[in-house]
Order: sequence, then C-alpha cells, then structure tokens
Amino acid sequence: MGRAPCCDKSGLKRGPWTPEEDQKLLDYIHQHGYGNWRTLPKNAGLQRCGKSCRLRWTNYLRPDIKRGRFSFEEEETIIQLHGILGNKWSAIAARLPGRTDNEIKNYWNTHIRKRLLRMGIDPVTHAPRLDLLDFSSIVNPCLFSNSASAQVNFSRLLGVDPPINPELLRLATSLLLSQHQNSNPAPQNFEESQLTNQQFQEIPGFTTVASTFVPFPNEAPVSQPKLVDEFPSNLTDFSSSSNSQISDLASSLTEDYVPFPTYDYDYRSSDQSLIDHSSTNSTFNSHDSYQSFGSSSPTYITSSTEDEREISYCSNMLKFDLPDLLDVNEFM
DNA sequence: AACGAACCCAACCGCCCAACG
DNA sequence: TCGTTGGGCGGTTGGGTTCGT
Repeated sequence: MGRAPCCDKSGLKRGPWTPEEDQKLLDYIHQHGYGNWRTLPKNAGLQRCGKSCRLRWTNYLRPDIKRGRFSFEEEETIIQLHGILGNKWSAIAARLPGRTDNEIKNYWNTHIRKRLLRMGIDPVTHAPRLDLLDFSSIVNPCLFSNSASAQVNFSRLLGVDPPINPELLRLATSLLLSQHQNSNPAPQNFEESQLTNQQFQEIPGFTTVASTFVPFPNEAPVSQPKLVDEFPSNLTDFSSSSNSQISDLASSLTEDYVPFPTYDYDYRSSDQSLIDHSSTNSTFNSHDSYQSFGSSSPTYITSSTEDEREISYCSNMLKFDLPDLLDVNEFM
C-alpha cells in the first residue's frame, strides 16, 4: 500500500537542530508532555515534521539519555545481546539504561563490528571466521605477553567462544521439540523434567554461563554464582512454553538477566591480572561502573584502548577451557 | 600547513505494524 | 474487512571532525 510521508516536507526545516529549536521542543514537552507527534511541532512553534521532533527527543533531548563513551560492561552486553537478538537495536537498548537504539546501532557499526572483524569474528553470526581474521591481532606482541591471552586467541580461532552457550540453546530447542512430539503431559516444573541441575552442570561451559548471569545494574548485585534454580520460571519451567519458539527463550534470557563474564580485568592494576570474582567474592560489579555516569566528570571503568578491550574480550574466553584434544599445533 | 582519507554520529528515509474508525 | 494514521524500527546518508601523509 505504501505510506505517504509523515508530513508535507514543503516549508519544513530539515538538518541539524539549532539550540533554539531544542529549547522550543523541550519547553513544549515539559509543559504538555509528548505524544501526538504530528501536531506537536505546530503547537510548539517548530518548523519541523513530527517525526523529526520525535527522533530528536528520543535520541538526544530525553533527560535520561546517557552521553559519553560506552563502558566495557555496556560493550560486552551489546555484543552478547546482539548474539541473541541480532540487529534488534531497540531490544538491545532496552537493556542498556540511558542508551538509545540509534546510539547503540552507530556504536556497533563504527566500533564493535570492526573490532570483531579484526578479531576474525563474523559480526553477524558471531562465529569465528578464518577468512575475516586479521592475523596481526593474533601475532600481537601485546597479546602474547601473557600466554593465557595467546591461548584464548587460538581458542577463539577454534570456535569455542559462543556468546551464548550453544549447548544450552540446543538443549532448550530439543526440549521444546520433544514436547511438541511427545503427547505426554509436560512436567510441571523444572525438577520434574528430564533436565536436572546436574545435567546442566555436565554441559561444557554451562556452569560458568549460569554463574555469570547477574541482575541488571540497577538491581542488587549478586556475588554468589547464580544457580539454575534461580532462573526465572519461564526459563526453567519448560512445561509452560509448549508453544513458544526458541526465540522466546532467547528473549527470556535478555528479559531479566544479562550475561556478564565471570572474569574481567582489574583495570586498576598495572599487569591487568585476571580476577576470578566467583572465587574471590570481589566487590566489583557492573553497578559501580554505572554509578559513575551520573557525575559531571564521569570516570568510566573502561579499557582505554581498543587493544585493551580486545584483550579483555579474550580474557572472558578463559571460561571455556581449550580441550586437550585440540592440538593448536595442527593449525600452525 | 595543506590536502585527502577515514572516521564518527546525528538525522533522515522508507518500510512495517498495531490501533482505530 | 478495509483504509488510514501514528509511531517504531533498521538501514542509510551526509556533513563535520580527526588522522595520516
């Protein structure tokens, strides 16, 4: 059917907004609130179309917009959520308070995407791709300054860095499929299902994945590993998801929990040694870094360089042990 | 200092969909 | 049921800025 332009472009201003226009829009919204964007510019005395006003408000003028560089935690969250949701920028933005979909989209395209490509990771599938790999990032003296980093680069090469444990998703998928195929009543709860905590623990890497789900920054930090039985019921009670798709499961994963790595760098230390928060009960948590955004001179807890962030990404891979049977030398 | 290339990001474009009459 | 509208979304553009030579 097509759709007519949101407004008659003739006589309407386009391009960058002036401070005066911003002030008009702010004043109007403060007095009347937003909504009915089509009539808003006329009532506010703006020579703009409603859509332009809405975008200006949602992407720039909104008071809860967080400006400034993305923190490392935010960046990791974006990467992990992108692995689940794809280019659903608004869904990703919903999990990053103060960030807009446009901002995240831009940041992805200008920073993260390039970095993943440089690291040999397909930014679309999040799978390692040798044809994308910039080998200089592997033979980086900085990376090789610590053997663990070198190892994790190879482990990434070998494809053992799924943003979300594929075994978990595969397991959930098979569970759902089996429920469709099986006419027997579904178990009433997770404990009654065939999947036990023990079975989850037996999935390579899952124990770590489970232990790294932490509440969102504005929630109380969790220092103890999160156990399977602490998962939302819609995650663990597969009986209630008889008609759901695996995408629903993925959505559930991002609904209440955002996976953060168990390991990260102590940015305050000179040697960037790894900290195992699960064992040291460290007080560091993402909440700390988010709090800093409110200050007038934010002190982001973040890696200062692209390389440092790459190293940090690699460090997160330590949660996946390189199988002994995979001989790296074969790939040399 | 000058110039072009590369980068960044606000803003725009056009499609989609739910709500409504 | 269908057409219209408002609003949301992802993709793209273009101008300003930074970087490299």
